[in-house]
Amino acid sequence: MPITMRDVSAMAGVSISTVSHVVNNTRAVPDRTRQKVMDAIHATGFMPNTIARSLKRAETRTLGLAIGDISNPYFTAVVHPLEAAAVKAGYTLILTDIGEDPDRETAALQALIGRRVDGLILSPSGAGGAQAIAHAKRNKVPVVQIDRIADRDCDYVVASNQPDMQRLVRHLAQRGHKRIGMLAGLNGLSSTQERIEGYRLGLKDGGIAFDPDLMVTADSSMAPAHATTLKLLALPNPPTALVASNNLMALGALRAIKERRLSVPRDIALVAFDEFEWTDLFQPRLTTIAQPCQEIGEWAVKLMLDRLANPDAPPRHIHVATTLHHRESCGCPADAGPIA
Amino acid sequence: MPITMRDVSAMAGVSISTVSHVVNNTRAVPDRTRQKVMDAIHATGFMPNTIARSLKRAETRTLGLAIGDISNPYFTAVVHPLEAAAVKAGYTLILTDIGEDPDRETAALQALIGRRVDGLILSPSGAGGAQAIAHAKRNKVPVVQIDRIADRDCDYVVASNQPDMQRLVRHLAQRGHKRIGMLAGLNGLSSTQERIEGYRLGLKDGGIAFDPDLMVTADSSMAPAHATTLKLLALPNPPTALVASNNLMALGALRAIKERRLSVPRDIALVAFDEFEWTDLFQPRLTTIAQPCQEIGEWAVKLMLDRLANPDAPPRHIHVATTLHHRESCGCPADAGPIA
DNA sequence: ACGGAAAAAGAAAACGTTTGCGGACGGCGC
DNA sequence: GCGCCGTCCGCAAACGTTTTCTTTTTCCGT
Repeated sequence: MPITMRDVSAMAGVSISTVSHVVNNTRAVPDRTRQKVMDAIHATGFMPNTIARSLKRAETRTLGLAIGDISNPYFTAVVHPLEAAAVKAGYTLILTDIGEDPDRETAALQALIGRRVDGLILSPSGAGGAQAIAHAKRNKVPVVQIDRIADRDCDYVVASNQPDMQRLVRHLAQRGHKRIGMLAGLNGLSSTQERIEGYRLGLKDGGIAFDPDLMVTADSSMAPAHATTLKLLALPNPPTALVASNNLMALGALRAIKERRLSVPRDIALVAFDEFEWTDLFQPRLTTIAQPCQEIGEWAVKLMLDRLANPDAPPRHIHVATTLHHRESCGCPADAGPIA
Repeated sequence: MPITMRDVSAMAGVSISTVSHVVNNTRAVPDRTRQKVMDAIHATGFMPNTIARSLKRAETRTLGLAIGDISNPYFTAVVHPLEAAAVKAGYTLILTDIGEDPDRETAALQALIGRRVDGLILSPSGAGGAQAIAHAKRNKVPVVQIDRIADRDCDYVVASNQPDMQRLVRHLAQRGHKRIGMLAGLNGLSSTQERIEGYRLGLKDGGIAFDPDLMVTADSSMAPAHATTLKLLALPNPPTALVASNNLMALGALRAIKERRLSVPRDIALVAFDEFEWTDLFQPRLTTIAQPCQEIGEWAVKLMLDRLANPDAPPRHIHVATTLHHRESCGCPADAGPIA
């Protein structure tokens, strides 16, 4: 039996409407009356029932956040500022982890839409992403995509994957590497595709022919990266440098390399897309491309707020710039300057 | 103008009640009628309005999750399985990050309670935790505490901090260390207190007197740990071993040690409470106490479900066992056996 | 063919707000 | 003293369900 406006109104000797108007500051109420209401509110410990309010107002001030994997530090680095921005704007987040699985993605989005979230921020899976977004659109729930794109006719904020990866690979080529391996991400993700494209362009810049044997998919995660790296290393003519298309795969690769008792960068160079906060504690320090996670999170809610304010505006596409951290795992000395 | 049961009932040529009963399987409906309703549901793309349902049923099937810091890998390791368990039980999670700040904690809990979550899973802050929990109790929202305890008359699941820390410190003592430094966590957290207690008992076991100069608080986070470690190292008679009371502080310490160009464990031993998934990639590999994060997450929702089913049962207290990972940062060889 | 039980399904009252509409009251100008 | 305007505030109808209670229909035994 929680306290309702009814109880407050009774205690204050006013009508329910007046209580509501005091609570929401939605029409002028003389100080004396307002004070009575306030007193009653404090005396009873009344808290407005957000559920009832949402029902009436047909909005929940709630955002659904569906991401690939909370235990991936990249995502948490995005979620953190994203949550802060959402709260600042008066929204709360409903979190779901779709585990990069199209079925769970569909189910999760259904649940979120059923809960009548005002908007959906989503890192769409490869397979079902477009369909899931279509579903949301059908229900008039605005969607902002992060990290990757499943529907180009929809807001998104992503990194400039292709040119950055290109730059990174070109750097390896410039250091003389001829056999550069690539651990590619989950199939079907736009980010995977773009980074592969960057890899190929980087090779081209370096005058290296693309060798399909050196590009293997490692599903964006650690264990497969570990396994495929072992395979690459066992090749008769193994790569002399390795590019991991995300953070987790870099770790898998590093683990495999250590197991083989090889040394980075002496025996093999290793660079990666995505940064770790504590990369400097790894041995060796990894040369990486860092995404501006805070910026991504903040853009995501900004796009969403704008969209909410203006549902029919044309879709907006944000490409955030990454920064290249030049460390030693590419074989350069610690104090080498920035990469061309 | 979303689709309501009204629309479905009109299309199916039945009453709203019948639609509701079909949707919820809440009374016998002959196959023919059921089919008509189902067809109408699919034709319209109807999705029940969870808000309205929640209002009527006075339950939201939603759990509030308020944790200290999403970007702390310990918390995400707990959140991940916790989310999975919640979803499996038909609940969704509302996530808030209270940033270890009592004010934000209060505000966040207010918001969650206002949203009428069915339960609250919380890692209470030191200062305001007890008060916040009292607030929730007043509103009859069940609370499960994780990681630390602010109200002992309330469910919780925590690690066996004190004996584990004691074991770890004793191990250092047994290896001959006489000056063992301690980076303590945020003031006021029960976990901080318990780990300090373990530290003192460990010293005692090793026949070492407690030296207040060697125990410094580092606020459970990286930057302060970095700073205080530098100070410890600058002592005229610096510690020969260091115990970090959580993961982030271990990283801060490691960074400081590297900056001073000291080597672990040759110049100073370093051990830590909390594990990293990729500890094996650090140099050196850290000897740590690993909390069973999955178990913690699962226990948290189990406690909550039980509590929901049985609000007046006596509070339950779960202490989960940690495992000690014996690696090289304590100065032992890689293949040393388990710690006594 | 009829009574009556069982089966099927509808009507309507909640749930706790928000909000449009309009009533009561007082003061002011004429 | 009358009409009018402004201020303050209450009434009641939504919002989309769930659920109790009731009504209608079906179907069976006799």
